[in-house]
Amino acid sequence: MLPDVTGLDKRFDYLVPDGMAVSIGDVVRVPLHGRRVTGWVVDLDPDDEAVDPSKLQPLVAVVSAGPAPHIIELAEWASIRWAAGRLRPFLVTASPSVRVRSLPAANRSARQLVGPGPVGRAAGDLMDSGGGTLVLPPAVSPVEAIAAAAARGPALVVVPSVVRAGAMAAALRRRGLSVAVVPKQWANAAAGVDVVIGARAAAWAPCPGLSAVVVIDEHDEGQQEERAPTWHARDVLVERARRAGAVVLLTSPSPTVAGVDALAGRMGHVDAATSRSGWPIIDVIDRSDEEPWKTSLVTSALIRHLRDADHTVVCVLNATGRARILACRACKSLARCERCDAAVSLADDATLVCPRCAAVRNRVCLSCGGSSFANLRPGVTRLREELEAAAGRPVVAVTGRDDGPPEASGVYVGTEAVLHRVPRADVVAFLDIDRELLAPRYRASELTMALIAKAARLLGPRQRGGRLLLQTFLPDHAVLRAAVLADPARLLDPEREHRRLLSLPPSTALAAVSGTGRDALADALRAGGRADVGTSGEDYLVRSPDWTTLGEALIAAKRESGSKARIVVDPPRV
DNA sequence: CGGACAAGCTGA
DNA sequence: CAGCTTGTCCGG
Repeated sequence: MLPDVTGLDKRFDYLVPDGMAVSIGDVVRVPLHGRRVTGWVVDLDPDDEAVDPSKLQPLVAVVSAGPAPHIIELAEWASIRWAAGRLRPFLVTASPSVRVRSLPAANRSARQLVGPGPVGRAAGDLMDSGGGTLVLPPAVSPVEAIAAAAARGPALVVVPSVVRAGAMAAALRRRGLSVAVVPKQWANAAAGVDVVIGARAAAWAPCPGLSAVVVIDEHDEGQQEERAPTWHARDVLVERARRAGAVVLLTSPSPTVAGVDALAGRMGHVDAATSRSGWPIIDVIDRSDEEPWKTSLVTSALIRHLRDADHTVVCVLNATGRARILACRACKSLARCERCDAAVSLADDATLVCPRCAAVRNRVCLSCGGSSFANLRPGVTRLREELEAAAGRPVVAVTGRDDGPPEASGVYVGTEAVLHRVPRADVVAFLDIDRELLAPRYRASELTMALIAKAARLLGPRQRGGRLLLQTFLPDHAVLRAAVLADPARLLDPEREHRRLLSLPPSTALAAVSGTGRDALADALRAGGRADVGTSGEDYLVRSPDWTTLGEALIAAKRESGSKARIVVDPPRV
C-alpha cells in the first residue's frame, strides 16, 4: 500500500480481512501511525521479510477503484523519466476525482455516421504506416482524425484544455461514437467506450482495449504539467502506446522536433488545398520600411486596419524580459532606488538595480520589507492610448487575469493572454514579433510558430478573409517565411540540426535546477558523474545523453534536508 | 505529511 | 524547572 500522503513515498504492508475483495490499484483506507489515511494497493502479495507478520494491521476498507496495474507500471517509468523519485503525483492524476464503487456497463459502438474526408484519410494512412505526426492547419478540425483512430478500436485522446475536450466530445458524439470525458466520466472510461477524451491528465485515464492514442496540438504548452514532476502528455502516451501495442497519432499545425522524433520522424499531411485553406493570409510588415524616425509599434499598415470600423482587431504585444516598474505585492508601493528615488528594475540575479545611478540592493520592499513584486506593465496602458488615437474608436486592454469576458470592443490590446480571451477576430497583429523570435530561449522558433498558429485560430479559414499581421525588423526570418508559406514543418530539419549542435533536447536530455538548495544538488550531481552540470543565470542546467540516465542521476543526487530545490525535467522555456 | 519525542531556550 | 519552541525521526 502506497499512502496518499505528500512527503511519504514509502510502501506499507497490511492484512486483507476475510471477505474483502481487493485488487491492485484500488484506493483503500488504512491505519497509519495513529491516524487513518488513504492510499493505493500496489502489490497484493509482497514478500517483505522485514516486517513481523503478527504486527500487520488490517485494511479498513476499499474506498474506490483506481489505476490499473499497467498504469502503475507506467507511473514507475514516469517517476524516473521526470526525476520525481516517487509515484504519488502520478497515481493521484491516474485516479478518479470522485469515488468509483462500481462500473457502469460498457458502451462500445464505433458507428461512423460520416465517411472520412481528407483529414480522416490522411490520419488513416499515417496510422496504417505505424503512426506519426499529422500536420493540421490551425483552422482544420481534428475531429475526423479522432474518428479515424476510433474506427480501429478504443481510442484515448488528449487535447490541450478541458474546454476543448468538451467541445470535441460533443462533435464526436454527433458522429455516433460513445465518448467519456475524463476526469468526470472516469467510471464510463474504465467500463469501456469508443473514445476517452480529456486534457493532459487523460494520458493516465483508463481505456480498456486501447488501440489508438491521439494527441491533439502536440506542440501546445498545456500538454506539459507545470508543477514538478513536469511530465508531458505526449511522452507519457508514446510510452503507454508502445507498451500496449497501440498506434500513436499526434496532430499539430506546428509540430515540434521532440514530437516528430518520438515517432521515428513519420509525418503525414493533408492535401495542399486543405492545407492552404486552413491558414489565414499572413502579412509580414517590415518595420524598417517605416519612416526612420518612427519607432512606434503602430505602423501605417496597422493603422489602416484599426480605422476599418467593420473589423475586430486584436493587437498582441508580449511582455518578455523584466519589468520596468515593480510594485510590492504586500503594500503596493513602487519599488524605488534608496539613493536617487528612481524606479528600480529586477536584475537577473534577483537583486533590484537602479537604471539611473546603478545602485544595487536586495529584493526587499523599502516600505514593508516584503520580497515579492508585481509587474505593472506600463507598456500596454500607454500603448492602448496610442492605438485608440490611431484607431479613432475605443480600444480595450485585456489583462492576463481571467476576470470574466473582456468588455466588447472593436479593438483589443494585450499580451499573449489576449489570444485566449477574445474568441474571434478579423485582424490579429503581433506588434513586435521579434520579441518572440529573439527571446533568449532555445525553443524560441517553435514557441513563436505556435503563437502564430494560435493567433490564426482566431481568424478561422482563409476564405473568411482574416489577416494576420507580423510586425518585424527581420522579414526574412525562417519562422516568418514558414508562416507565410503555411508550411511550419519546413522548420523541423534546421531546428533539429540546431538542437544537435547545441546539445539540446531532443538530442540530449535536459533539466533545470532552481530554488534554495540548488547549489548542494548541483554538487551532488557533479559528484555522481552521470550528468553534465552547467549554469543558466540563477539556474543550473543538467544534461545527460538520455532521459533515463538523467532521471536516475537526479534521483540519486542527495538533497540536503529541507532543500527546496526545484527540478524541471525538459524545461519548456530556458 | 503529521505525531511523538528530545533537546534547547526562557523567565520566574 | 515548567512551559514552550524547534528539530529530527518514523510510520506496516
